[in-house]
Amino acid sequence: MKKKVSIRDIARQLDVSATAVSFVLNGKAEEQKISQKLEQRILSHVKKTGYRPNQIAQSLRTGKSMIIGMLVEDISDPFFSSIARIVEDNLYKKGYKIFHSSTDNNTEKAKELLRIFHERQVDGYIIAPAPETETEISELLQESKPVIVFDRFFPGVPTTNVIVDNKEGAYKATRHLVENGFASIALVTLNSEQGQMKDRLKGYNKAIKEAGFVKRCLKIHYKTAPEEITELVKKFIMEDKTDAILFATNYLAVSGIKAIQELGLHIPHDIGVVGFDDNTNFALFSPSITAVSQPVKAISENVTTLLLGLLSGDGKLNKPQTIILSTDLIIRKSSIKS
Amino acid sequence: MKKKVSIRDIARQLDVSATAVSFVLNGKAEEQKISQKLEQRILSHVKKTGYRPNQIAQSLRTGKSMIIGMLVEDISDPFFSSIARIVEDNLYKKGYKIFHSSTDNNTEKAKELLRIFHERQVDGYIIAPAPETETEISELLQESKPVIVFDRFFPGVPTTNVIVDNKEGAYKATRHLVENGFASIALVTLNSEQGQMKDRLKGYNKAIKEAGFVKRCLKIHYKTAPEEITELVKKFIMEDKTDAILFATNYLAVSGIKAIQELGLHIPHDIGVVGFDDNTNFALFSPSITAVSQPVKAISENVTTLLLGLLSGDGKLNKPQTIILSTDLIIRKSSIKS
DNA sequence: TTCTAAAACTAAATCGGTTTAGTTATTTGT
DNA sequence: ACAAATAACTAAACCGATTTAGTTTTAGAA
Repeated sequence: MKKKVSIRDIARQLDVSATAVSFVLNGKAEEQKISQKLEQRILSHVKKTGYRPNQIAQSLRTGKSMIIGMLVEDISDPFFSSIARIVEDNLYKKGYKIFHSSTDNNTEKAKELLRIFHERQVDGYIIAPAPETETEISELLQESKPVIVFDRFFPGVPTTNVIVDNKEGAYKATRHLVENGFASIALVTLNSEQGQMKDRLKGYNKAIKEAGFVKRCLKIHYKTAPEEITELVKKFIMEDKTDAILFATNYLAVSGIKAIQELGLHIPHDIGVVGFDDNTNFALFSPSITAVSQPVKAISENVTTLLLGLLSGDGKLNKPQTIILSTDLIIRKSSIKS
Repeated sequence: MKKKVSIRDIARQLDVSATAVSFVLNGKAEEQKISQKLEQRILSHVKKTGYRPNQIAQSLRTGKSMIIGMLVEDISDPFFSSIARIVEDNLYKKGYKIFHSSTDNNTEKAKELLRIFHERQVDGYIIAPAPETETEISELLQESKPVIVFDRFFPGVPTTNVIVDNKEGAYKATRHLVENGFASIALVTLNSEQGQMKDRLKGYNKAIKEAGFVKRCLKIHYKTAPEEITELVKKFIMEDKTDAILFATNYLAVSGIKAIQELGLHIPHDIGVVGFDDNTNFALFSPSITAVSQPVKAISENVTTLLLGLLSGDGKLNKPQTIILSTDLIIRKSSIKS
């Protein structure tokens, strides 16, 4: 069992007040007229003993926790985990720690997690919001908590947002399929009211309309299991003629490609494929998969910078803004008819 | 700006003591002889106002934080993120929250993170240890903190461990290649002293020796960037004849397969491939990739159960143990000469 | 020499809970 | 009827920091 040493223990050992120790450790020695002699004495003793203040007590007193709460849909999704990773590294350098949790896009779970974050007194929030959590997010704003929303956002809520141009991304992808000679181009997406999904649908619709083709969509419920998605896509492909598919998310693409393979169809000869949101492994697929790549790095950098801004500023000056980043269409073999 | 209500505010509103409110909220009403009448009065008022105790204050007083610190190598690696995900969900049900961070297998970073966890007074630890962190982990044990170590462990440190049978996994994989007619079978691994890597090497060596073949290893430094890994593997393949490769980790396999593709070699005709640690996408690669699959679910369940045991027990009764789970060889096309 | 201002340091309040050690009112036992 | 036991409740200490409001010492000015 180890004895925990408190600031008072340190003070006692040096025969000074805890106040002096606190001032010195918080860099307020000069400001508080602590003599250099004493400052050095305290500093060297603290270094020697390896004393570190109890952060819980610190948080209680100051109201700051130096913890940022991050809420994503699923931390095991590569898109979210890589953003989480970069943001974590960046904020870590500034002394912040990240607390992240997955919502599964479940409204109730998301609300619960936001409450927990609140109770833990996190200093700021990074949120990829679950559906119908406008109220909770608005409340955070009213308490003037630093909040950054990313990947998707609620147009009615004046948050600072970082998103990609989903409409343009889907448009570019669909146009690319059109230009490569595909004619019955379908979209496989989620039946979701979330902004990013609606925009991807819009981009697809726009390109299809311009080409004079017919829209064809499969909307899948977001709770559907991977194997079931594969079955649904199989059925969808066989139902009507389809010579190309744009998948609106990473995991839809993975399950969908499995469906295509199981049907014995050949990509891109029988059916062209483009995924939204690139996957490290798409380059290694059979054949390699064309994808709309989201600028993960840029998203992360923006999220970090904006959050740090809100954390340092007095919170009132920063007016809400929406950063829209462009996507890159990474053309690989799956969308090029040989 | 929102007023934060404290337990004393609640007490005042009801004209009772904070003590009574605290007892009731902590389910100690009966034990502390609080009348049912008062208990109900407090309960209903708390429900009405939505009061929730400040967890920071709670932690300070009780020394418990209800937070578990989880240290993995890289949260964006699918193996770790899926374990993190399952463990998170399980512990969440018991009221615990997980705090996870990536060490990058960097000794210094890992030490620093352990210190931060300590300062934050986490109640327990789940660790995939970085090299040379024995001392720090031993210290946790001395303070009788609940610690579960997984994926790899230090034989000299009496922790509770959950690992897979790496030697057997690598052995099975190598034998499988032998049985399928490959003769110059190489291992691409990390030049790491970590147990799990040494065991994979042992399993490979055993199978090669039994077959009477010659060992051939490429050991890559763990900090090497993906593109560089690809280059190293290319060079390695061209250097000497190689008709099959066992990759010792997921990401080595991904970079290595890219190398094979860039050399224009055909899997499995020119070169057979097996990966250690399956990847959701291996089934979709060109061709599908045979892999040693780690029982992610079982690992997670064991980690959770053991940790909860340590957390509830008095900590002294639970003697250290090592759970060894078997791997599954998932045979796909990359290792079968047509 | 005496008074004032600045320098150097500290006691005590505070954050918001939990817990110990009581206090007061009501029963119970004899 | 009176002491002892129990029920019902609470004041105050405590966790470990920060910060406010002082206090004491020293230096400089008049």
